[in-house]
Amino acid sequence: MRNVLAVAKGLSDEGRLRALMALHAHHELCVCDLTSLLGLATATVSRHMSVLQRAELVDNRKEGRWVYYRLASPAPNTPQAEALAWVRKCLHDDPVTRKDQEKLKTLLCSAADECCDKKTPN
Amino acid sequence: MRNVLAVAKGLSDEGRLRALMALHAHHELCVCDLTSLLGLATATVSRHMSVLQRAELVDNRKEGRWVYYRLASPAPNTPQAEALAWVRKCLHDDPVTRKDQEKLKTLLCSAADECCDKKTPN
DNA sequence: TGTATACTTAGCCAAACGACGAAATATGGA
DNA sequence: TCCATATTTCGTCGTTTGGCTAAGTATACA
Repeated sequence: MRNVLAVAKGLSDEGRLRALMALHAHHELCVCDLTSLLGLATATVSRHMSVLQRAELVDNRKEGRWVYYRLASPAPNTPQAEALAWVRKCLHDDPVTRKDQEKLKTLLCSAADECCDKKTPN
Repeated sequence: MRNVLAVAKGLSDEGRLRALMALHAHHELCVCDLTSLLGLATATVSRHMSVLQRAELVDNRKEGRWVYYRLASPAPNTPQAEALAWVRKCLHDDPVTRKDQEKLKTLLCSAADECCDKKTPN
């Protein structure tokens, strides 16, 4: 119950839903990518991601100065696995998701990145 | 997005999750049944149920003085349908759910009902 | 018509939440 | 070593949420 509740609470914020959908599309994103995407302060995004992590909906990996978040890979039939599938299915075609993916594309491809400067144009 | 968010928020309270599981087992329950089950004030339960109703996770039906709540019957592949399935699957075997169902059984069968007096012993 | 019962709405309070800026931590590079 | 950058943690503030009691609404029945 506690587990399920943590997952549900993890999903009950628009910013966090958008972050999950962004991670669904891009596999790995650092905090500053998500910050640019969501238009929130870095600290705010960091805390959102820690909520998702405590709910075991995302994992992270540290590389140099950056922390890359990705969707968790929960075992099948866990609340987490089903919840991520639910989010993906429900929001796959959402206008907000589409718009975010447009934005992310230009964001990640821009050589003069307004975020962190580690990306190369591709 | 707004829709999905409302559903997620609807699921992010323990009392509401327990109410949904109770409705899963008993099809229809009136507010005073849920009040006895959850141990909350009537007004509190009423508000919880209105949250679930706005999220389209439950429906209600008025009969005499009583308002019977039941799980909604959302169209397949809607956020609501998938969410209800998620809750059921995740909490079907939960200790809290088991305990609630025990409690509900004695509650609904007791002739000297501490709640409303409409039930007959069965 | 009046009273009792079931429920909802309104008003209040405390706790939780989401936002921010500032300070702390960690890493990479001059 | 010192500085710049990425992230997290901390402290604060305003809003939302969840709880209650009390008041309002609706229905059944004497």
